[in-house]
Parts: sequence; structure tokens; C-alpha cells
Amino acid sequence: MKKSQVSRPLGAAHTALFHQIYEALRDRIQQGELRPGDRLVEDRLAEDFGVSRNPVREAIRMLSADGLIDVNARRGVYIAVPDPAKIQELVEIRAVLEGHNARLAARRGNPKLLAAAGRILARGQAALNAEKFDSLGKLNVDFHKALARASENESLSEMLGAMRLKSSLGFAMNDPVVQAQSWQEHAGILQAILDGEEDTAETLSRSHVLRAGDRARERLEAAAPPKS
Amino acid sequence: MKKSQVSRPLGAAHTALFHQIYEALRDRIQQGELRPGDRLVEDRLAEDFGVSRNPVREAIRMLSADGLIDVNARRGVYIAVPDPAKIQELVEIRAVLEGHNARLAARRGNPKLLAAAGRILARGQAALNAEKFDSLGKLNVDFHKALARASENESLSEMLGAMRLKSSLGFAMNDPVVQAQSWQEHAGILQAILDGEEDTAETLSRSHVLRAGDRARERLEAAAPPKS
DNA sequence: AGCTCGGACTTTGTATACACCAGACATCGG
DNA sequence: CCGATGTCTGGTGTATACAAAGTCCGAGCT
Repeated sequence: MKKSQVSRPLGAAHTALFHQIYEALRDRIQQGELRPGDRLVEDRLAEDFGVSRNPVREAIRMLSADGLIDVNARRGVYIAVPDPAKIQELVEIRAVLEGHNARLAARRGNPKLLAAAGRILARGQAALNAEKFDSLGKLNVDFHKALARASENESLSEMLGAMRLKSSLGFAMNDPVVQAQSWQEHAGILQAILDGEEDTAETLSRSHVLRAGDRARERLEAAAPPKS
Repeated sequence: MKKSQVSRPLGAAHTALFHQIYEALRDRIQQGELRPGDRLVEDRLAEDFGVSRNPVREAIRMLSADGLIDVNARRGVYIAVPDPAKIQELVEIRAVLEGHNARLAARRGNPKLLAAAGRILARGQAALNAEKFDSLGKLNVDFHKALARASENESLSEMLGAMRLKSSLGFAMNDPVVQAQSWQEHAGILQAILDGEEDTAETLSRSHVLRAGDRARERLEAAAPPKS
């Protein structure tokens, strides 16, 4: 679910406020500026954005439908705090879909789109060698986006994007260490796709997601051990 | 995405109007009462429901985020008219996910949940024999819902539900003939799950969805041949 | 006749105002 | 001292009012 909710006829004036607010909030969540459990107060947001409460409310409904925030009737809205089990479910589903996506990409074998993915891969490896971990998070997202495009299945791309966003609530996807480890697997996936090895591409891609999930969970548990 | 957007702590008064309206509209879409391309006018809806425009607008934002309606800024909102290519994409993704769901269901092998699915299967076969085609559509949805529950992966259930709803926009899922044909495949799927045959369950389930999609598309093209 | 232009009407977008609920604090009785 | 009840306040839910953009249709022109 990108910015596609409201079609913007290109030159057509300003986009509606509720839409701008929706994107702004979503970006803040993705950026980690708003963290799980944080409260969103309509009045505050309205004032911050310099608008009335209505556009804010409509943006909140959209975020709610996306599953990014939890709305407790009459008690306030909060950035969703996903329980680990749900996150694990999401990761498993993502693994299946990313695997399928890799298979499709291998089947299509679109040289242009794959070259684009290759360039991002190179940039990522360069960043890794230069130990510029902070830029790795965005590159990781870009790489997966490029792969998603390479499958030439737009719906699948959108779904994967939405799912990545949602899982990013569960754990810091942009944790440098996790990124660095997982990055190395990207090369293998892309190679399999380039070779047209559908099965290999799917398997590698699937396990890549699962492993990344495991690593993130480990670090999460290490940081905040179960209070049992 | 069930009614889960707003948690209702049981005794907590009435559900908000915007939520009721959201559900009402969604049901109307699912029921086929509102058809692709139909226009939704805020004022009309507000009057029909006997409320102001605000709850209606918020409901519209949620439906928009679900991808069930298209909002053209300042020009009106319409029930989404999915182009066939997108529908095909959705069907393919659904096939993969339903396949995975069947695999999980086979792996879990929860007797209680599978028995529930079995009961619905029996009801469906009975309806088929009695040629009560009109009830078959709902039973089909129920059967798939039961299967989704049997995988014990809540996120997956929700996603499959949402995807079924969205594809139902593309073609009349409740077309009696399509339903009748596809229904017979259900028995095989459930049997494979009961036998714990993960691979078989996944394969059958996947091809079941793809075939149902093909059949629906055939009928659609037969009804409204390409104007080329 | 066909086209353009302009104005009224329609519909969406936003702001303001009010009602009601839920939790916090205070007060009172035991 | 402790628990129950009253009040107060912050925040959400809904309604009404206003502004702005889009659409439709007919008059006038070529």
C-alpha cells in the first residue's frame, strides 16, 4: 500500500490534507520516530500539522486499516505493539511470499530490472565494507523493493512492502548488525535469479527472510529479556 | 481484516458509528449489493444511515486502505473496478498463500478445527446434491475460513480473508456454476490435510485456487466478450 | 450543427462546535 | 486508614457550517 490510495492526477493542485498527514505519520513510523506503544492524540497532531482534527482522524483510520496503529474506542490510539507471536506469523508469511517473488523474478528474467537490483547490491556491499551501517537499512529496503519489481507482479510488490513495514514495528529492521549479517545473503539470491534457477532462488529467499527474523528476535530478546 | 480494527471491550457501549458504517458498506460490497464502478456519495450515505458525513468519510478511508474503493480526489469515490491483470496477480498470490495455509493445517493437524471444516464440507456437498446453489457461495467462504483457522496462523487467516474479499470484486465468486465445480475439490484438500500429507495438501490447495480463478475468468469473458 | 464559455449546482475537503465517555483526583463515610 | 462515590478534566465521537473544486448544461458564437 503505497501512496496509491488517492490518485493524484499529476498536476492536480495539492493533495488532500488527510493524505499528506497519512503519509507523514506512516513515514514517521517507518523511520522509527514514532515507536510502538506511543500515543497519538488527535488534538496534538492537529495542532502540530496546523489543521483541524478531521483530516487527522481520517489519516488515523487509514493507518488503522493498515494495521499500523491500534484504536481503543474512546481511550486513545497507539502505535501498534505487535506481540512476538504475530510477528513470527508475519515473518513466515513474508518468507513464503518473498520466496514466490524470487521465483517469479527468476522466471521473468527481466535484464533491466535485475541490473537495477544488482547496482543496489553493489552499493550495499560497498557500504558494508566501508562499515557505513547506518545507510544499510535503507539500502536493504531498496534491494527488496527492486527484487519485488523484478517479479513484475505489482500486487505482490505492494503486499510485500506493507508487510515489511508492519514487521518493522516488531523489531528494529534497521539494526546494523542484523542488516550486515543478512546482507551477505542477498548476493546469493540475486545470482540464483540471474541464473534462472527458480527453485534455488525461492529457497534462498525464503530462508533469508526466516533467518533475518530469527536474528532480529534474538537481538530483541537479548535487549529485553522475558520478565518471567 | 475482520471487525478487529477497533477493539470492543465487551461491555464498552456501542461501537462507533464509523465502524458500523465501515462494516455495513463492506458487507454490501461482499454481498454484491454494491458493484464495481458504483459511485458512493457521502451525503447520500450519511442520509441513508441517518448520520453526519464525518463517520461516513472515516469509513470510506478505511475501505480505501483495504483497496475496496477508489477515491478520486474531489471527483468522487467508486467501488474499485479491478483490471483483469491485477485480479490474476491476486489469484496467483492467493494460490501460494492458500497452499501454504493448507500445509500448515496439515502440519498442525488440530482435530477440533479440522472436524469443523469437515462439517462444512458435508453441508456443502449436501447443498450441491440438493442443487441449492444459492447457499453454496456462503458455504464456500465458510469452508475456506475454517481451513484458514485450522492453520492456526491468525495473520494468515486475516490476509486470506481480505484477499478473497478483494478478488470477489473481480468476478462473481458466488457464481453457482463456478462454485459447484470448485466445491468438489474441497474434499480432496481436506482429506490430504487429515492425512497429514503436507505436500499434497499444498499442491491441491494451490491448484484449486488457480483453477477457480480460471473458471471465473472464463465465465466472465463469456458474459462480456472483449470488445476488440 | 458543433464548439466554447460561463454560471449554477453538486460534491468533496476542512474547520468549528458540541456531546459523551473514561480515567484521575478529591471527598466523604465507615 | 481504607474503600466508595462525586466531580473534574482530557480526549474521542459526531454534527453542523463553510470553502473550494468539479461537473453539468445551456446560451451564444462561429
